[in-house]
Amino acid sequence: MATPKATVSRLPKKTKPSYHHGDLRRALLDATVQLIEEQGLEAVSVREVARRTGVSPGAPFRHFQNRTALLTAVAEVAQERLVQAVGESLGDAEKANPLQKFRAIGIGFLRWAFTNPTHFQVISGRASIEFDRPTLRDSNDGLRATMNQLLSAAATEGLLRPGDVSRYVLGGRALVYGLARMHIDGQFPSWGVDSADSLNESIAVLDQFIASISA
Amino acid sequence: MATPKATVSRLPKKTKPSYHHGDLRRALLDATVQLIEEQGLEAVSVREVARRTGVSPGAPFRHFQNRTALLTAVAEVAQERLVQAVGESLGDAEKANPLQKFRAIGIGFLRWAFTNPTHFQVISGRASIEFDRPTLRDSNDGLRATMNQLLSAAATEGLLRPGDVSRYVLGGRALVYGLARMHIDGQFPSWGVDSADSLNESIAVLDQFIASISA
DNA sequence: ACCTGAACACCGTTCAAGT
DNA sequence: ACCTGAACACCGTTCAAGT
Repeated sequence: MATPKATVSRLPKKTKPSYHHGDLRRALLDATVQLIEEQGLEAVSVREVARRTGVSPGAPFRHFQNRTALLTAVAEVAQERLVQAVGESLGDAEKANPLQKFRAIGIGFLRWAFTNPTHFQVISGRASIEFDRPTLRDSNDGLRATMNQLLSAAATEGLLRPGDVSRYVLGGRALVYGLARMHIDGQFPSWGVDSADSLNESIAVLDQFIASISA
Repeated sequence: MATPKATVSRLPKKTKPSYHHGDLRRALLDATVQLIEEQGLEAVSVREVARRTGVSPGAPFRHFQNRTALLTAVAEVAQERLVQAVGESLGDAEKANPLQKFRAIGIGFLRWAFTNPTHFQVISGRASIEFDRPTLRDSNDGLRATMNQLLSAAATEGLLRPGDVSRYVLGGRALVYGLARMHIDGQFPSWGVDSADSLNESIAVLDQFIASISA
C-alpha cells in the first residue's frame, strides 16, 4: 500500500472541492452571501444556491430547515463579525475616556456596516430572519449594556451633557443604525451626499452628535 | 323605458363590487396593503392580490407592469401620506421658532411611521421598489430643503449650537429614520423599551437630541 | 378596452430511492 | 450519513381568446 496521505493531504483535512462529504453547510453559506452580493437579498433562492454549489435542489434542506434558516445562519455569522469589529474598535480606544469609547463603538459599527453592506443588510432585514435566536439576542444585549455603562461613566466623570443616559444610548444607536440603513438603501445621494463619501460623512455626523452630547 | 338611474345610483358613480369595469387599480392597491398588514411585505404575491380582488392571475398586469411596479405604486401613495402628515405637523407649529418647526417635522415623521408601520415599511424597503420615480424623489428633496432652511434660520437666530447645519439635518433624519426602522424591525424590546411605549420613547429621544443641538 | 385561462419557466419543500 | 431526482403546490409573467 502506498501511503496516500503524503500525496493527498497538503491541506489540514479537506483537499478537494467535493462538498459531497462534509462542508456543504459552509459552501451553501458562502454561495448565499455571494448571491446576495450579486443580486440582492430578494434574489436568494435555495435552488439557485444549490445550483451554484453543485448539489441537487433538495440537498440544502439537509443542513437548513428552510430558506429563512439559511438566511438566519448568514445573519448569525454577520452578527458575530459585527460584534468583533465593534470590539476591535473599542479595543483601539483602550486608554480613551468613556465618551470616546462610546464614540469608538459607533465608529466601529459604521465602518463595518459600510464595508460589509451585504452582511449588514442581512442583519438588519428582520423580515427574512428569525431574530429570536440566542446568539443574535445575547450579543445585542451585551453591546447595549456596554454602551450604557460607558455613558454612565461619562456622566459620572462630568463628560456628558445633562440628560437621560439611556436615551442618549438609544439615540446614538438609532443614529448609526439609521445612517447605515440609509447607505444600504441608497439614500445618501438624495440627501446630497456622494456615495463615495458616505462613510466619512456619516462619521462626521456621529462626531457632531458626540460633540453635542458632551458637557 | 324605466329610468334605471333612480334604482341603481345610490352612490355617486360606482355602486356594485364589480372591479370588472374601472377601479381595479385601486382595489389591487388596497388588497396589497391589506396583505402586507396581514402577512408582511415578503408575502405579497401578485396572484394572491388578484385572488383577493376576485380577478384572474393575469389581470393585475394590465395595471402594473410587474410586482415591483405594484409595490412602487403603494410606496407612492405612502410617501404622499407621509409628506402630508409631516406637513400637517409642521402646520401645527406655525408660530413656533425654526428649531421647534424642525422638531415638528421629526415628530410628524415619527408619529406617521409608528401609526402606519405598513406604509412606512414599504417606503423604506428600497429593495422591492423602484425609488427613482420623480414623485418619490421630489417630495424627498422638498423635505430636505425645508429642514435645511429651518436649521439655517435657527442658526441665524442664535438658537442652534455651533456646527455644520447640513450634518445636523442629516443626523436628525438618520435619527428618526433609525428609530422608525428599529420599530418596524421589532428592535425596541431588545433595547429595553416596551413596544407600547416605543413612540413616546422615540419622541423623548428626539427631544433630547433637539435639546442637545440647541444653543 | 379590459379580463380570462392556459401556458411556461421558475420556486420552496418533501421524500423515496440511491451511494 | 448524506445526496439525488421526481413530485407537489406554489409564483411571476405572457398572450391568445373571449366579452
